[in-house]
Amino acid sequence: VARYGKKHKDVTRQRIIEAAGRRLKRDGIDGAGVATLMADAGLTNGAFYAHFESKDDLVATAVAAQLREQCDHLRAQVANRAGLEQMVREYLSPEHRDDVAGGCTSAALLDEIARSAEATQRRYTDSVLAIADHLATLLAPQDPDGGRAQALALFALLIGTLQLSRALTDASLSDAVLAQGIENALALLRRRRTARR
Amino acid sequence: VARYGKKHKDVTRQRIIEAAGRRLKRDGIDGAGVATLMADAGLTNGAFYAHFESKDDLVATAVAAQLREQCDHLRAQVANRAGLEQMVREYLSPEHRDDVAGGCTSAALLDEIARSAEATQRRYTDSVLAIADHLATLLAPQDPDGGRAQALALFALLIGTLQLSRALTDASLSDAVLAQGIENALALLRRRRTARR
DNA sequence: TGTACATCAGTGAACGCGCGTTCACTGATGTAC
DNA sequence: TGTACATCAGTGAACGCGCGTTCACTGATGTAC
Repeated sequence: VARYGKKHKDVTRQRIIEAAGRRLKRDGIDGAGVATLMADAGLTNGAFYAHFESKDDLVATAVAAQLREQCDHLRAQVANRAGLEQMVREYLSPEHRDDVAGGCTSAALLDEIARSAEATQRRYTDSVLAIADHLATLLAPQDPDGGRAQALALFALLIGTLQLSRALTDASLSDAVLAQGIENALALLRRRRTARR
Repeated sequence: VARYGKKHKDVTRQRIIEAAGRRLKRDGIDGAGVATLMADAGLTNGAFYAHFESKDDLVATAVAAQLREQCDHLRAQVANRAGLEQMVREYLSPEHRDDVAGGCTSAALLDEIARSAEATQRRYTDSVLAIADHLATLLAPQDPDGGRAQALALFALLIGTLQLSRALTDASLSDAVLAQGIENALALLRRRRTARR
């Protein structure tokens, strides 16, 4: 004698998580309230605790979901060196800079994640490692640990550059930082390749 | 018929700004309340508005003060290439990673600054440019604009790497990211030097 | 030199507000008959 | 096939709390006499 289709609640939960991904990136973790997060999903605040244990729980879940999506996107785009260079150019594009809500979660929230509950940090670490390990096979096929560190360091460059470009109020300066970031990222990738041969 | 020494209030104001620098970096901008900020300076919340127009005003002032201090420190340390390399190694050290309150303001707050009031962002931009311009003369003496972008892109790498190392829960992985970040930063500096000659 | 006083940096209670969280209730829906 | 019902996803008001901000007041201090 069950009620509502079995998947109904799961669908709603996914809708909340998806909307929260955008809202958290836009307003920050502290800046996004539970009532707003639920309104974004077309619900009221009261239903929240039927889906999540706490706001921290949703934050950790939403961050992990965002990174999983980013990982899938990366797997599809980056199959070789050309794809990797393409990714760097898109990541450090003015379009990505101007689309905080739809963009990279790390760039929008990394320093807030570093201040978050340890459970959130652990899920973030796991998720970011999944991304790094995919790139590691491209960067250093014979050295998984080294490739992992190289991939993470490349991410760090991309994240820091995008964040800085977003904080600068001078538009042409912001553009110049993005351009220099692309040049630096590609230089590091080339260096890697040369060193291997 | 004035009262209290002329400098008394200025001294107190500087004490609030100094303490706020540490507290904001530790707890985040949204995470640090006015009452806490004042308690850190040995005062109560009521006195706050005799010193600042608003919390935003203090935040913008404290961020600018922190960066001015960082700029002074940089001017003293980085007079040549050796000083620059030394700075990179110290910036990406485990000690800096573990000292958020005493460390780099950009690494602690950059994505929150990017979401802050425009006045805060403008003061941040001005302050960070003062730092970049000092490095620019070292990186590319004959090309101020290019040197500025290079300096900012180097900062971005340092900031992103420190932030990522702080968010990862795996200690040895965090260390590896710092080490790889140093290697990448130094490689870019060497490349720069070689290209010029 | 000693005292009365004007100044104003700082106090601490109070303001309205939005936060995260709880809970008694509603009402649309799939099932049983 | 049509109706009565049990289920439970979702509602919306309320909870205590801490936020940023305001304000009437206090009391230590430099000055005037």
